[in-house]
Amino acid sequence: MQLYKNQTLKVHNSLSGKKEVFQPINEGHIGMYVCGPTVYSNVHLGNCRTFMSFDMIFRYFKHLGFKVRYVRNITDAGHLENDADDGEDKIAKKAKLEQIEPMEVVQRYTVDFHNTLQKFNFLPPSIEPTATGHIIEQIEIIKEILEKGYAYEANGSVYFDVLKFNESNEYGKLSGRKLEDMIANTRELTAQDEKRNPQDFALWKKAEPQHIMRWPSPWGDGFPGWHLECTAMSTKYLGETFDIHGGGMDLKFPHHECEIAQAEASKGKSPVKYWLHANMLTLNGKKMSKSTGNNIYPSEIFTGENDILSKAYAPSAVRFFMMQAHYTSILDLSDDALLASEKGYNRLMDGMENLKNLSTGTKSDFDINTWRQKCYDAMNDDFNTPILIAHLFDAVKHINLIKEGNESISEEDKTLLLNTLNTFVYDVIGLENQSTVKDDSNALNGVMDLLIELRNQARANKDFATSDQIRDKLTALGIQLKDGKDGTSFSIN
RNA sequence: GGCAUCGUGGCCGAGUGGCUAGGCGCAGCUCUGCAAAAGCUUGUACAGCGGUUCGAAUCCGCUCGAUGCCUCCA
Repeated sequence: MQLYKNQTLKVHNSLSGKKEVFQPINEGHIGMYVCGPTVYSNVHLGNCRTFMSFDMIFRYFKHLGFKVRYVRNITDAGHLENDADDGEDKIAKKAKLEQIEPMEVVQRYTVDFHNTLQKFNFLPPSIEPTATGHIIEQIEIIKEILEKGYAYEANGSVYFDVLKFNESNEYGKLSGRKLEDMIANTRELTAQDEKRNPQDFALWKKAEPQHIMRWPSPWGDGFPGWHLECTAMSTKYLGETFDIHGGGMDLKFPHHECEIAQAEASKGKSPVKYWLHANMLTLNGKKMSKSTGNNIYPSEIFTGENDILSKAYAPSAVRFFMMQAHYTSILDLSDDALLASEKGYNRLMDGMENLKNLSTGTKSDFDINTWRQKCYDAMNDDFNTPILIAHLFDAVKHINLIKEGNESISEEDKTLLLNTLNTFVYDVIGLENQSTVKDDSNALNGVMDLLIELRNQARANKDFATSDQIRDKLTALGIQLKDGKDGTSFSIN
């Protein structure tokens, strides 16, 4: 189903700073590249938010019927601690610290990354390439840039010549910076610095003898610069110009700026049609960060073992929390906000359950087709999931009204409503129904049925002392009884 | 200091020239033996000061405040 033919999608392009009508380079096909994690530590929730935003975007594209090639890399080499000459590779540093092989570090945290994303119900990308798997491609690009005269070699390292590049191109166009301003605001080079200018960045770094991660190159043993891997891998799998490049807002400068420079210098054309940037998740009003320790790990949220939150939250509740904010807005994590989202999430899930059991009538008081298009309109407007969710709640409200007998719905509309909700809630937003704790233990269910039966017998006999005793003791155990019209059910907290 | 983004009702969070976003909480009601749960109903807020306009939270200017980037981070 090529739904995209009937929908006009707009995306916020960071390059122009405007919302633009999205038109893929090749009709019906989308190439999307997203900067993945540097696997030198566990992913924290802030990292997850960015990837989740693009997971949602990937999901929506697929739903619209586009053939999407989604490339998300793993940075397993080349990401330096800082830009100084003594800058150390993050992976290598961690390996030294833990006294293990660099590739053990990479393996450990790649596995953690995948496990975490799986809990959040991510779809796997089409290709997940690694930097170390593309050293040859990176070297080839360096050669091209050298040939074009936009880079220079110094003592076994190769640097990108930003000043030279800026003579014919515009360095800083993505982040809204002017090279002159940057020059005026940067520190002076030290005498031993190999770079010609402070703005220059490394394409290839010479490996000192003690350096473990090293590859041979025309300039001697060394390792690639961080910005280069994304250029190499995106070009290889998506071509010299592709549709969408995504990543966290914090990568806009210098990382993405450098990617543009590398691609323009080597291929002579701008690599990306639409730049999409996901905004930061903050904690206590500050950006989550690995280096400052202001962060929380997903596992700490799922187990409740942390100092910030009052309870544990299910992955889907957290996902719902994030989807209630627009991906380009800063979102602050707090217990109050998460608590509110969890309740909203449960309300949505209950609505979905109620819909299944709804009895149908001859007419509908709820215009499903109009409502359905509103859902698409929300997503078509730069993936506005908060608006979409508002519409989903509108549907829940009608479902409840129908359930209470105050409105009716036709069989045909019920099916359409169910399909649409399933599409947006499960396929696009990527939620899972985790609100009802499905305990497979038949023994527990049997015991609970027995207790509920005994309590209801006591209630029928007006023996409220006994019935309340059962209820209160179960509450103390964290089991809540819910008396409804159709009998009593229970949930475990 | 430079560049950028943003300041919305008790909280979270959309919107962006005139029309109730939504969720949570609070309150009222329904249901209930009572409660919980569930459902329904209810909120005219947009940092401050000026300006443009018939009309601005939405555009412009200034002030104040917050955050991000400028050295690693999604």
